[in-house]
Amino acid sequence: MGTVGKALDLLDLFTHQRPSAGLSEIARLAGLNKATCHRLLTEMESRGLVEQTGAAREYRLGPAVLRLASLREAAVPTREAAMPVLRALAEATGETAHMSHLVAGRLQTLAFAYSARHGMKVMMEDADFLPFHATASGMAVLAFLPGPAQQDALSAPLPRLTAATETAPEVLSARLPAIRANGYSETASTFETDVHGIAVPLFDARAACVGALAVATPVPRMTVDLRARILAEVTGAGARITLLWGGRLPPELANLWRAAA
Amino acid sequence: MGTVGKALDLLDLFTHQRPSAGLSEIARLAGLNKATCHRLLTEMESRGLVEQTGAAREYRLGPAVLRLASLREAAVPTREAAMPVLRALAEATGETAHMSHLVAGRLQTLAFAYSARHGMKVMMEDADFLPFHATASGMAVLAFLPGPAQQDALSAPLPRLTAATETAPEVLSARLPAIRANGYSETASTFETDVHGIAVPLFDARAACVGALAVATPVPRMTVDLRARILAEVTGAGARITLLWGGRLPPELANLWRAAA
DNA sequence: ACCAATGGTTCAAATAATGAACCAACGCAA
DNA sequence: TTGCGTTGGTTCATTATTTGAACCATTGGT
Repeated sequence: MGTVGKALDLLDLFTHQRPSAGLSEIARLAGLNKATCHRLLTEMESRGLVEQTGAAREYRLGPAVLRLASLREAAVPTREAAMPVLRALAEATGETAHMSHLVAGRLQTLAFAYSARHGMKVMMEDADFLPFHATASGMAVLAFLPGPAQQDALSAPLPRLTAATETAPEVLSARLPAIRANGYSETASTFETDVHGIAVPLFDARAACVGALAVATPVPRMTVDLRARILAEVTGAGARITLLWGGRLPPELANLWRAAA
Repeated sequence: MGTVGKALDLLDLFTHQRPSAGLSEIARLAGLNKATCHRLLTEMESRGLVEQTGAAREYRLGPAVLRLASLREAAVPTREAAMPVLRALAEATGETAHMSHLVAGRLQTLAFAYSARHGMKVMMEDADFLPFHATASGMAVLAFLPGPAQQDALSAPLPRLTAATETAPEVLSARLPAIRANGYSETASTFETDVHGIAVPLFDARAACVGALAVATPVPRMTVDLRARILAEVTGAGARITLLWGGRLPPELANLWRAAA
Protein backbone atom coordinates (compact mmCIF):
# COMPACT_ATOMS: atom_id res chain seq x y z
CA MET A 1 0.00 0.00 0.00
CA GLY A 2 1.31 3.42 -0.94
CA THR A 3 1.72 6.48 1.18
CA VAL A 4 -1.41 8.08 -0.18
CA GLY A 5 -3.48 5.07 0.83
CA LYS A 6 -2.13 5.26 4.36
CA ALA A 7 -3.02 8.93 4.56
CA LEU A 8 -6.54 8.33 3.28
CA ASP A 9 -6.99 5.44 5.70
CA LEU A 10 -6.51 7.91 8.52
CA LEU A 11 -9.66 9.69 7.39
CA ASP A 12 -11.65 6.51 8.00
CA LEU A 13 -10.73 6.62 11.66
CA PHE A 14 -13.06 9.55 12.19
CA THR A 15 -16.59 8.45 13.00
CA HIS A 16 -19.59 9.77 14.85
CA GLN A 17 -18.32 8.09 17.97
CA ARG A 18 -14.85 9.53 17.49
CA PRO A 19 -15.13 12.87 15.67
CA SER A 20 -11.60 13.84 16.62
CA ALA A 21 -8.48 12.13 17.93
CA GLY A 22 -5.01 12.94 19.17
CA LEU A 23 -1.81 12.08 17.34
CA SER A 24 -0.86 9.12 19.51
CA GLU A 25 -4.35 7.71 19.37
CA ILE A 26 -4.45 7.97 15.60
CA ALA A 27 -1.08 6.30 15.26
CA ARG A 28 -2.22 3.50 17.54
CA LEU A 29 -5.49 2.98 15.69
CA ALA A 30 -3.85 3.05 12.29
CA GLY A 31 -0.95 0.89 13.35
CA LEU A 32 1.54 3.45 12.10
CA ASN A 33 4.54 5.14 13.58
CA LYS A 34 3.79 8.37 15.35
CA ALA A 35 6.23 10.29 13.17
CA THR A 36 4.71 8.90 9.99
CA CYS A 37 1.25 9.76 11.19
CA HIS A 38 2.29 13.25 12.09
CA ARG A 39 3.71 13.84 8.63
CA LEU A 40 0.62 12.48 6.91
CA LEU A 41 -1.68 14.56 9.09
CA THR A 42 0.21 17.82 8.65
CA GLU A 43 0.27 17.22 4.92
CA MET A 44 -3.48 16.71 4.87
CA GLU A 45 -3.90 19.68 7.17
CA SER A 46 -2.06 21.90 4.69
CA ARG A 47 -4.80 21.08 2.18
CA GLY A 48 -7.63 21.56 4.68
CA LEU A 49 -8.67 17.91 4.65
CA VAL A 50 -8.07 17.69 8.38
CA GLU A 51 -7.55 20.40 10.97
CA GLN A 52 -6.29 20.67 14.49
CA THR A 53 -8.53 21.85 17.30
CA GLY A 54 -7.02 24.70 19.22
CA ALA A 55 -7.58 23.25 22.64
CA ALA A 56 -6.32 19.69 22.86
CA ARG A 57 -4.43 19.74 19.57
CA GLU A 58 -6.64 16.92 18.42
CA TYR A 59 -7.18 16.30 14.75
CA ARG A 60 -10.56 16.23 13.03
CA LEU A 61 -11.93 16.39 9.51
CA GLY A 62 -11.27 19.75 7.89
CA PRO A 63 -13.39 22.20 5.96
CA ALA A 64 -12.07 21.16 2.54
CA VAL A 65 -14.29 18.09 2.53
CA LEU A 66 -17.36 20.32 2.24
CA ARG A 67 -16.21 21.62 -1.11
CA LEU A 68 -15.50 18.14 -2.38
CA ALA A 69 -18.90 16.85 -1.35
CA SER A 70 -20.67 19.84 -2.82
CA LEU A 71 -18.82 19.36 -6.08
CA ARG A 72 -19.54 15.65 -6.12
CA GLU A 73 -23.25 16.22 -5.60
CA ALA A 74 -23.26 18.83 -8.36
CA ALA A 75 -21.63 16.37 -10.75
CA VAL A 76 -23.46 13.24 -9.59
CA PRO A 77 -26.54 14.14 -7.54
CA THR A 78 -26.72 10.78 -5.79
CA ARG A 79 -28.16 12.03 -2.58
CA GLU A 80 -30.25 14.98 -3.64
CA ALA A 81 -31.88 13.13 -6.52
CA ALA A 82 -32.99 10.30 -4.29
CA MET A 83 -34.11 12.31 -1.26
CA PRO A 84 -37.67 13.02 -2.46
CA VAL A 85 -38.23 9.33 -3.13
CA LEU A 86 -36.72 8.45 0.23
CA ARG A 87 -38.97 10.91 2.05
CA ALA A 88 -42.00 9.64 0.16
CA LEU A 89 -41.09 6.09 1.14
CA ALA A 90 -40.90 7.03 4.82
CA GLU A 91 -44.20 8.84 4.50
CA ALA A 92 -45.98 6.01 2.67
CA THR A 93 -44.83 3.34 5.09
CA GLY A 94 -44.91 5.43 8.25
CA GLU A 95 -41.47 4.04 9.10
CA THR A 96 -37.80 4.98 8.82
CA ALA A 97 -36.36 4.71 5.31
CA HIS A 98 -32.68 4.70 4.58
CA MET A 99 -30.37 4.41 1.66
CA SER A 100 -26.79 3.25 1.40
CA HIS A 101 -24.24 2.87 -1.36
CA LEU A 102 -21.09 0.91 -2.02
CA VAL A 103 -17.89 2.84 -1.53
CA ALA A 104 -14.64 0.99 -2.03
CA GLY A 105 -16.20 -2.32 -1.08
CA ARG A 106 -17.99 -1.05 1.98
CA LEU A 107 -21.61 -0.10 2.49
CA GLN A 108 -21.93 3.53 3.43
CA THR A 109 -25.08 5.12 4.81
CA LEU A 110 -26.02 7.88 2.40
CA ALA A 111 -29.24 9.32 3.75
CA PHE A 112 -32.33 8.51 5.75
CA ALA A 113 -35.83 9.88 6.25
CA TYR A 114 -38.22 9.58 9.16
CA SER A 115 -41.97 9.45 9.17
CA ALA A 116 -43.85 11.66 11.59
CA ARG A 117 -46.61 9.09 12.03
CA HIS A 118 -45.26 7.32 15.10
CA GLY A 119 -43.46 8.52 18.17
CA MET A 120 -41.44 5.32 18.34
CA LYS A 121 -39.24 5.01 15.29
CA VAL A 122 -35.92 3.54 14.30
CA MET A 123 -33.20 6.19 14.48
CA MET A 124 -30.25 6.19 12.13
CA GLU A 125 -26.71 7.53 12.22
CA ASP A 126 -25.66 9.07 8.94
CA ALA A 127 -22.28 8.51 7.33
CA ASP A 128 -21.43 5.24 8.98
CA PHE A 129 -20.58 1.87 7.51
CA LEU A 130 -23.09 -0.94 7.61
CA PRO A 131 -21.97 -4.53 8.20
CA PHE A 132 -23.01 -6.71 5.27
CA HIS A 133 -23.84 -9.79 7.28
CA ALA A 134 -26.05 -8.16 9.88
CA THR A 135 -28.24 -5.80 7.89
CA ALA A 136 -31.01 -6.25 5.34
CA SER A 137 -29.29 -3.67 3.15
CA GLY A 138 -25.97 -5.46 3.34
CA MET A 139 -27.40 -8.82 2.41
CA ALA A 140 -29.49 -7.31 -0.39
CA VAL A 141 -26.37 -5.76 -1.90
CA LEU A 142 -24.29 -8.88 -1.38
CA ALA A 143 -26.85 -11.07 -3.12
CA PHE A 144 -26.46 -9.07 -6.32
CA LEU A 145 -22.69 -8.73 -6.20
CA PRO A 146 -20.40 -11.07 -8.16
CA GLY A 147 -19.20 -14.18 -6.31
CA PRO A 148 -15.68 -12.99 -5.45
CA ALA A 149 -17.00 -9.80 -3.87
CA GLN A 150 -19.40 -11.89 -1.80
CA GLN A 151 -16.60 -14.09 -0.53
CA ASP A 152 -14.56 -11.01 0.23
CA ALA A 153 -17.28 -9.35 2.26
CA LEU A 154 -17.99 -12.50 4.25
CA SER A 155 -14.40 -13.55 4.78
CA ALA A 156 -13.37 -11.12 7.52
CA PRO A 157 -14.26 -12.14 11.07
CA LEU A 158 -17.92 -11.18 11.37
CA PRO A 159 -18.93 -9.59 14.67
CA ARG A 160 -21.98 -10.87 16.58
CA LEU A 161 -23.93 -7.67 17.16
CA THR A 162 -27.01 -9.14 18.79
CA ALA A 163 -28.12 -12.55 19.97
CA ALA A 164 -29.72 -13.11 16.56
CA THR A 165 -26.71 -12.16 14.43
CA GLU A 166 -25.61 -14.97 12.15
CA THR A 167 -21.82 -14.97 11.83
CA ALA A 168 -21.05 -18.17 9.93
CA PRO A 169 -19.96 -17.27 6.39
CA GLU A 170 -21.32 -20.53 4.93
CA VAL A 171 -24.76 -19.95 6.41
CA LEU A 172 -24.84 -16.36 5.19
CA SER A 173 -23.60 -17.32 1.72
CA ALA A 174 -26.28 -19.96 1.49
CA ARG A 175 -28.95 -17.31 2.05
CA LEU A 176 -27.92 -15.15 -0.87
CA PRO A 177 -29.53 -17.16 -3.70
CA ALA A 178 -32.91 -16.91 -1.99
CA ILE A 179 -32.55 -13.15 -1.63
CA ARG A 180 -31.63 -12.94 -5.27
CA ALA A 181 -34.65 -15.00 -6.20
CA ASN A 182 -37.01 -12.95 -4.01
CA GLY A 183 -35.64 -9.61 -5.09
CA TYR A 184 -35.38 -8.32 -1.53
CA SER A 185 -33.86 -9.22 1.83
CA GLU A 186 -35.29 -9.21 5.30
CA THR A 187 -33.75 -9.30 8.74
CA ALA A 188 -34.99 -9.01 12.31
CA SER A 189 -32.88 -8.00 15.30
CA THR A 190 -29.61 -8.96 13.63
CA PHE A 191 -28.09 -5.47 13.75
CA GLU A 192 -30.02 -3.89 16.58
CA THR A 193 -32.41 -5.74 18.80
CA ASP A 194 -36.09 -5.27 17.96
CA VAL A 195 -35.38 -3.63 14.62
CA HIS A 196 -36.84 -5.26 11.54
CA GLY A 197 -35.48 -4.42 8.11
CA ILE A 198 -36.58 -4.95 4.53
CA ALA A 199 -34.14 -3.91 1.82
CA VAL A 200 -33.87 -3.92 -1.95
CA PRO A 201 -30.75 -3.45 -4.08
CA LEU A 202 -30.05 -0.42 -6.27
CA PHE A 203 -28.24 -0.58 -9.61
CA ASP A 204 -26.10 1.47 -11.98
CA ALA A 205 -26.24 1.78 -15.76
CA ARG A 206 -24.58 -1.60 -16.23
CA ALA A 207 -27.12 -3.21 -13.89
CA ALA A 208 -24.38 -3.70 -11.31
CA CYS A 209 -25.50 -3.38 -7.70
CA VAL A 210 -24.27 -0.15 -6.13
CA GLY A 211 -26.39 0.25 -3.04
CA ALA A 212 -29.54 -0.56 -1.16
CA LEU A 213 -32.78 1.01 -0.05
CA ALA A 214 -34.36 -0.16 3.18
CA VAL A 215 -37.22 0.38 5.57
CA ALA A 216 -36.58 -0.18 9.27
CA THR A 217 -39.48 -0.93 11.59
CA PRO A 218 -39.69 -1.60 15.32
CA VAL A 219 -40.41 -5.34 15.60
CA PRO A 220 -43.40 -4.87 17.92
CA ARG A 221 -45.17 -2.84 15.24
CA MET A 222 -44.60 -5.31 12.42
CA THR A 223 -47.65 -7.11 11.06
CA VAL A 224 -48.37 -9.17 7.96
CA ASP A 225 -50.24 -6.24 6.45
CA LEU A 226 -47.54 -3.69 7.19
CA ARG A 227 -44.92 -6.02 5.82
CA ALA A 228 -46.81 -6.36 2.54
CA ARG A 229 -47.26 -2.62 2.28
CA ILE A 230 -43.58 -1.94 2.95
CA LEU A 231 -42.54 -4.54 0.42
CA ALA A 232 -44.66 -2.98 -2.31
CA GLU A 233 -43.46 0.53 -1.48
CA VAL A 234 -39.78 -0.27 -1.14
CA THR A 235 -39.60 -2.16 -4.43
CA GLY A 236 -41.32 0.71 -6.21
CA ALA A 237 -39.05 3.28 -4.60
CA GLY A 238 -36.02 1.13 -5.38
CA ALA A 239 -36.93 1.02 -9.04
CA ARG A 240 -37.46 4.78 -9.04
CA ILE A 241 -34.11 5.59 -7.42
CA THR A 242 -32.26 3.22 -9.73
CA LEU A 243 -33.89 5.08 -12.61
CA LEU A 244 -32.98 8.49 -11.15
CA TRP A 245 -29.38 7.37 -10.82
CA GLY A 246 -29.35 6.52 -14.50
CA GLY A 247 -29.27 2.83 -13.68
CA ARG A 248 -31.32 -0.13 -14.80
CA LEU A 249 -32.64 -3.21 -13.05
CA PRO A 250 -31.42 -6.67 -13.98
CA PRO A 251 -34.21 -8.18 -16.16
CA GLU A 252 -35.25 -10.87 -13.65
CA LEU A 253 -35.66 -8.26 -10.96
CA ALA A 254 -37.73 -5.99 -13.15
CA ASN A 255 -40.23 -8.81 -13.60
CA LEU A 256 -40.22 -9.74 -9.92
CA TRP A 257 -40.90 -6.20 -8.76
CA ARG A 258 -43.59 -5.65 -11.37
CA ALA A 259 -45.34 -8.68 -9.94
CA ALA A 260 -44.98 -7.35 -6.38
CA ALA A 261 -46.55 -4.00 -7.26
CA MET B 1 6.02 18.62 -1.16
CA GLY B 2 5.22 15.03 -0.31
CA THR B 3 3.32 12.44 -2.27
CA VAL B 4 0.16 12.94 -0.27
CA GLY B 5 0.13 16.63 -1.07
CA LYS B 6 0.41 15.91 -4.75
CA ALA B 7 -2.48 13.48 -4.59
CA LEU B 8 -4.65 15.94 -2.71
CA ASP B 9 -3.78 18.69 -5.16
CA LEU B 10 -5.35 16.59 -7.88
CA LEU B 11 -8.67 16.93 -6.09
CA ASP B 12 -8.51 20.69 -6.50
CA LEU B 13 -8.52 20.29 -10.27
CA PHE B 14 -12.16 19.31 -10.18
CA THR B 15 -14.46 22.31 -10.40
CA HIS B 16 -17.95 23.10 -11.61
CA GLN B 17 -16.53 23.91 -15.00
CA ARG B 18 -14.54 20.67 -15.09
CA PRO B 19 -16.37 18.04 -13.03
CA SER B 20 -14.33 15.25 -14.55
CA ALA B 21 -11.10 14.89 -16.50
CA GLY B 22 -9.06 12.27 -18.29
CA LEU B 23 -5.69 10.98 -17.15
CA SER B 24 -3.61 12.96 -19.64
CA GLU B 25 -5.52 16.14 -18.95
CA ILE B 26 -5.06 15.76 -15.20
CA ALA B 27 -1.35 15.11 -15.61
CA ARG B 28 -1.06 18.19 -17.79
CA LEU B 29 -2.99 20.41 -15.40
CA ALA B 30 -1.11 19.18 -12.37
CA GLY B 31 2.26 19.32 -14.05
CA LEU B 32 2.94 15.71 -13.14
CA ASN B 33 4.03 12.69 -15.05
CA LYS B 34 1.22 10.59 -16.45
CA ALA B 35 2.45 7.48 -14.67
CA THR B 36 2.64 9.31 -11.35
CA CYS B 37 -0.82 10.71 -11.82
CA HIS B 38 -2.18 7.31 -12.67
CA ARG B 39 -0.77 5.80 -9.52
CA LEU B 40 -2.09 8.59 -7.34
CA LEU B 41 -5.53 8.41 -8.92
CA THR B 42 -5.85 4.64 -8.65
CA GLU B 43 -4.78 4.86 -5.04
CA MET B 44 -7.43 7.47 -4.33
CA GLU B 45 -9.92 5.44 -6.33
CA SER B 46 -9.31 2.41 -4.10
CA ARG B 47 -10.54 4.53 -1.19
CA GLY B 48 -13.51 5.95 -3.10
CA LEU B 49 -12.21 9.51 -3.10
CA VAL B 50 -12.27 9.57 -6.89
CA GLU B 51 -13.91 7.22 -9.34
CA GLN B 52 -13.72 6.48 -13.03
CA THR B 53 -16.70 7.00 -15.28
CA GLY B 54 -17.53 3.90 -17.28
CA ALA B 55 -17.77 5.63 -20.60
CA ALA B 56 -14.74 7.78 -21.27
CA ARG B 57 -12.64 6.44 -18.41
CA GLU B 58 -12.53 9.94 -17.04
CA TYR B 59 -11.92 10.56 -13.37
CA ARG B 60 -14.23 12.48 -11.08
CA LEU B 61 -14.76 12.94 -7.36
CA GLY B 62 -15.91 9.74 -5.70
CA PRO B 63 -18.66 8.88 -3.25
CA ALA B 64 -16.39 8.75 -0.20
CA VAL B 65 -16.36 12.53 0.03
CA LEU B 66 -20.04 12.50 0.99
CA ARG B 67 -19.28 10.57 4.16
CA LEU B 68 -16.46 12.91 5.06
CA ALA B 69 -18.59 16.00 4.59
CA SER B 70 -21.46 14.52 6.54
CA LEU B 71 -19.12 13.63 9.38
CA ARG B 72 -17.52 17.07 9.33
CA GLU B 73 -20.88 18.81 9.53
CA ALA B 74 -21.91 16.52 12.37
CA ALA B 75 -18.75 17.42 14.29
CA VAL B 76 -18.58 21.10 13.31
CA PRO B 77 -21.91 22.28 11.90
CA THR B 78 -20.42 25.21 10.02
CA ARG B 79 -22.87 25.23 7.18
CA GLU B 80 -26.07 23.99 8.77
CA ALA B 81 -25.75 26.26 11.78
CA ALA B 82 -25.39 29.34 9.64
CA MET B 83 -27.98 28.55 6.96
CA PRO B 84 -31.01 29.97 8.82
CA VAL B 85 -29.18 33.27 9.37
CA LEU B 86 -28.06 33.29 5.75
CA ARG B 87 -31.60 32.72 4.52
CA ALA B 88 -32.93 35.39 6.82
CA LEU B 89 -30.33 37.81 5.51
CA ALA B 90 -31.37 37.14 1.91
CA GLU B 91 -34.98 37.59 2.91
CA ALA B 92 -34.42 40.79 4.87
CA THR B 93 -32.38 42.44 2.13
CA GLY B 94 -34.22 40.99 -0.84
CA GLU B 95 -30.84 40.15 -2.37
CA THR B 96 -28.43 37.25 -2.69
CA ALA B 97 -26.52 36.40 0.49
CA HIS B 98 -23.47 34.20 0.55
CA MET B 99 -20.94 32.93 2.98
CA SER B 100 -17.39 31.77 2.53
CA HIS B 101 -14.65 30.42 4.76
CA LEU B 102 -10.89 30.12 4.73
CA VAL B 103 -9.57 26.72 3.77
CA ALA B 104 -5.82 26.29 3.58
CA GLY B 105 -5.30 29.95 2.74
CA ARG B 106 -8.01 30.14 0.14
CA LEU B 107 -11.51 31.53 0.35
CA GLN B 108 -14.06 28.83 -0.34
CA THR B 109 -17.73 29.47 -1.02
CA LEU B 110 -19.65 27.63 1.68
CA ALA B 111 -23.29 28.43 1.01
CA PHE B 112 -25.61 31.01 -0.44
CA ALA B 113 -29.27 31.96 -0.24
CA TYR B 114 -31.50 33.77 -2.69
CA SER B 115 -34.40 36.06 -2.04
CA ALA B 116 -37.61 35.49 -3.94
CA ARG B 117 -38.39 39.20 -4.03
CA HIS B 118 -36.85 40.05 -7.38
CA GLY B 119 -36.67 38.21 -10.66
CA MET B 120 -33.24 39.62 -11.37
CA LYS B 121 -30.74 38.42 -8.80
CA VAL B 122 -27.08 37.61 -8.50
CA MET B 123 -26.51 33.89 -9.00
CA MET B 124 -23.74 32.04 -7.23
CA GLU B 125 -21.76 28.88 -7.87
CA ASP B 126 -21.24 26.85 -4.75
CA ALA B 127 -17.96 25.23 -3.79
CA ASP B 128 -15.67 27.48 -5.76
CA PHE B 129 -12.76 29.62 -4.67
CA LEU B 130 -13.13 33.39 -4.47
CA PRO B 131 -10.24 35.68 -5.44
CA PHE B 132 -9.26 37.87 -2.51
CA HIS B 133 -8.48 40.97 -4.53
CA ALA B 134 -11.67 41.10 -6.59
CA THR B 135 -14.42 40.34 -4.09
CA ALA B 136 -15.87 42.18 -1.14
CA SER B 137 -15.64 38.94 0.86
CA GLY B 138 -12.00 38.47 -0.03
CA MET B 139 -11.00 41.99 0.95
CA ALA B 140 -13.04 41.78 4.15
CA VAL B 141 -11.19 38.64 5.18
CA LEU B 142 -7.83 39.98 4.13
CA ALA B 143 -8.27 43.14 6.15
CA PHE B 144 -8.56 41.09 9.34
CA LEU B 145 -5.78 38.63 8.57
CA PRO B 146 -2.25 39.05 9.96
CA GLY B 147 0.17 40.98 7.75
CA PRO B 148 2.12 38.02 6.34
CA ALA B 149 -1.07 36.31 5.20
CA GLN B 150 -2.13 39.54 3.48
CA GLN B 151 1.15 39.74 1.60
CA ASP B 152 0.83 36.11 0.67
CA ALA B 153 -2.65 36.48 -0.75
CA LEU B 154 -1.76 39.58 -2.76
CA SER B 155 1.62 38.35 -3.99
CA ALA B 156 0.52 35.94 -6.70
CA PRO B 157 -0.25 37.49 -10.11
CA LEU B 158 -3.75 38.88 -9.70
CA PRO B 159 -6.07 38.38 -12.66
CA ARG B 160 -8.06 41.30 -14.06
CA LEU B 161 -11.58 39.89 -14.09
CA THR B 162 -13.45 42.99 -15.22
CA ALA B 163 -12.54 46.46 -16.38
CA ALA B 164 -12.88 47.65 -12.78
CA THR B 165 -10.67 44.99 -11.17
CA GLU B 166 -7.75 46.48 -9.29
CA THR B 167 -4.68 44.26 -9.65
CA ALA B 168 -1.87 46.28 -8.11
CA PRO B 169 -0.88 44.69 -4.76
CA GLU B 170 0.20 48.06 -3.28
CA VAL B 171 -3.13 49.69 -4.09
CA LEU B 172 -5.06 46.74 -2.66
CA SER B 173 -2.90 46.60 0.45
CA ALA B 174 -3.46 50.29 1.01
CA ARG B 175 -7.21 49.74 1.11
CA LEU B 176 -7.13 47.20 3.91
CA PRO B 177 -6.74 49.61 6.87
CA ALA B 178 -9.87 51.49 5.79
CA ILE B 179 -11.84 48.25 5.58
CA ARG B 180 -10.58 47.32 9.02
CA ALA B 181 -11.62 50.70 10.34
CA ASN B 182 -15.06 50.55 8.74
CA GLY B 183 -15.75 46.98 9.75
CA TYR B 184 -16.92 45.98 6.29
CA SER B 185 -15.78 46.02 2.67
CA GLU B 186 -17.55 47.07 -0.49
CA THR B 187 -16.89 46.44 -4.17
CA ALA B 188 -18.69 47.13 -7.42
CA SER B 189 -18.12 45.27 -10.68
CA THR B 190 -14.68 44.04 -9.66
CA PHE B 191 -15.53 40.34 -9.86
CA GLU B 192 -18.49 40.33 -12.20
CA THR B 193 -19.71 43.36 -14.08
CA ASP B 194 -22.75 45.07 -12.56
CA VAL B 195 -22.53 43.14 -9.33
CA HIS B 196 -22.19 45.12 -6.13
CA GLY B 197 -20.97 43.45 -2.95
CA ILE B 198 -20.91 44.30 0.73
CA ALA B 199 -19.10 41.89 3.02
CA VAL B 200 -18.21 41.50 6.67
CA PRO B 201 -15.63 39.18 8.24
CA LEU B 202 -16.45 36.18 10.44
CA PHE B 203 -14.33 35.06 13.38
CA ASP B 204 -13.41 32.02 15.44
CA ALA B 205 -13.02 31.61 19.19
CA ARG B 206 -9.63 33.36 19.16
CA ALA B 207 -11.13 36.29 17.24
CA ALA B 208 -9.15 35.24 14.16
CA CYS B 209 -10.87 35.85 10.87
CA VAL B 210 -12.06 32.60 9.28
CA GLY B 211 -14.53 33.69 6.64
CA ALA B 212 -16.88 36.31 5.31
CA LEU B 213 -20.55 36.99 4.90
CA ALA B 214 -21.70 39.05 1.94
CA VAL B 215 -24.71 40.43 0.14
CA ALA B 216 -24.54 40.73 -3.65
CA THR B 217 -26.81 43.16 -5.44
CA PRO B 218 -27.27 44.04 -9.13
CA VAL B 219 -25.72 47.50 -9.49
CA PRO B 220 -28.77 49.02 -11.19
CA ARG B 221 -30.88 48.25 -8.14
CA MET B 222 -28.49 49.74 -5.61
CA THR B 223 -29.61 52.91 -3.83
CA VAL B 224 -28.43 54.80 -0.77
CA ASP B 225 -31.36 53.44 1.20
CA LEU B 226 -30.83 49.85 0.15
CA ARG B 227 -27.15 50.12 0.88
CA ALA B 228 -27.86 51.32 4.43
CA ARG B 229 -30.35 48.52 4.97
CA ILE B 230 -27.94 45.88 3.71
CA LEU B 231 -25.14 47.22 5.87
CA ALA B 232 -27.25 47.03 9.01
CA GLU B 233 -28.50 43.55 8.19
CA VAL B 234 -25.18 42.07 7.15
CA THR B 235 -23.33 43.28 10.23
CA GLY B 236 -26.06 41.87 12.45
CA ALA B 237 -26.03 38.57 10.62
CA GLY B 238 -22.24 38.47 10.71
CA ALA B 239 -22.24 38.88 14.47
CA ARG B 240 -24.85 36.15 14.78
CA ILE B 241 -22.96 33.62 12.63
CA THR B 242 -19.72 34.32 14.43
CA LEU B 243 -21.56 33.59 17.65
CA LEU B 244 -23.10 30.39 16.25
CA TRP B 245 -19.66 29.21 15.23
CA GLY B 246 -18.47 29.67 18.78
CA GLY B 247 -16.41 32.67 17.75
CA ARG B 248 -16.10 36.19 19.08
CA LEU B 249 -15.66 39.56 17.41
CA PRO B 250 -12.51 41.62 17.91
CA PRO B 251 -13.47 44.32 20.46
CA GLU B 252 -13.17 47.27 18.03
CA LEU B 253 -15.47 45.56 15.60
CA ALA B 254 -18.06 44.78 18.24
CA ASN B 255 -18.34 48.51 18.96
CA LEU B 256 -18.44 49.47 15.30
CA TRP B 257 -21.24 47.07 14.49
CA ARG B 258 -23.24 48.03 17.55
CA ALA B 259 -23.12 51.61 16.29
CA ALA B 260 -24.24 50.52 12.81
CA ALA B 261 -27.29 48.68 14.15
C1' DA C 1 -2.95 3.57 -43.98
C1' DC C 2 -1.57 7.04 -41.33
C1' DC C 3 -1.30 10.37 -37.49
C1' DA C 4 -2.22 12.07 -33.01
C1' DA C 5 -4.42 11.52 -29.47
C1' DT C 6 -5.89 8.54 -25.57
C1' DG C 7 -5.29 5.23 -21.01
C1' DG C 8 -2.11 2.41 -19.06
C1' DT C 9 2.51 -0.15 -17.92
C1' DT C 10 7.56 -0.95 -17.12
C1' DC C 11 11.94 -0.60 -14.50
C1' DA C 12 16.46 1.50 -13.33
C1' DA C 13 17.56 5.73 -11.03
C1' DA C 14 16.46 9.25 -7.85
C1' DT C 15 13.99 10.63 -4.13
C1' DA C 16 11.01 10.56 -0.45
C1' DA C 17 9.12 7.79 3.44
C1' DT C 18 10.19 5.49 7.57
C1' DG C 19 10.80 4.61 12.64
C1' DA C 20 13.75 4.20 16.83
C1' DA C 21 15.24 7.36 19.74
C1' DC C 22 14.89 11.69 21.36
C1' DC C 23 12.71 16.39 23.50
C1' DA C 24 9.73 19.23 26.11
C1' DA C 25 5.48 19.68 28.38
C1' DC C 26 1.69 18.19 30.96
C1' DG C 27 -1.10 15.68 34.58
C1' DC C 28 -1.10 12.91 38.38
C1' DA C 29 0.14 10.33 42.51
C1' DA C 30 3.20 9.34 46.04
C1' DT D 1 9.34 17.81 45.44
C1' DT D 2 10.27 13.61 42.62
C1' DG D 3 9.01 10.20 39.55
C1' DC D 4 6.12 8.00 36.22
C1' DG D 5 3.34 7.79 32.22
C1' DT D 6 1.32 10.31 29.19
C1' DT D 7 1.05 13.69 25.48
C1' DG D 8 2.53 16.25 20.69
C1' DG D 9 6.33 16.80 18.00
C1' DT D 10 11.26 16.35 15.86
C1' DT D 11 15.58 14.21 14.11
C1' DC D 12 18.32 11.58 10.74
C1' DA D 13 20.58 7.40 8.99
C1' DT D 14 18.48 3.56 6.76
C1' DT D 15 15.30 1.84 3.64
C1' DA D 16 11.76 1.36 0.49
C1' DT D 17 8.90 3.94 -2.47
C1' DT D 18 8.15 7.19 -5.89
C1' DT D 19 9.43 8.84 -10.22
C1' DG D 20 9.45 9.50 -15.40
C1' DA D 21 11.22 8.44 -20.15
C1' DA D 22 10.05 5.18 -23.04
C1' DC D 23 7.06 1.85 -24.16
C1' DC D 24 2.23 -0.66 -25.60
C1' DA D 25 -2.41 -1.09 -27.16
C1' DT D 26 -6.65 1.43 -28.53
C1' DT D 27 -9.33 4.81 -30.38
C1' DG D 28 -10.94 8.51 -33.54
C1' DG D 29 -10.18 11.44 -37.23
C1' DT D 30 -8.19 12.61 -42.02
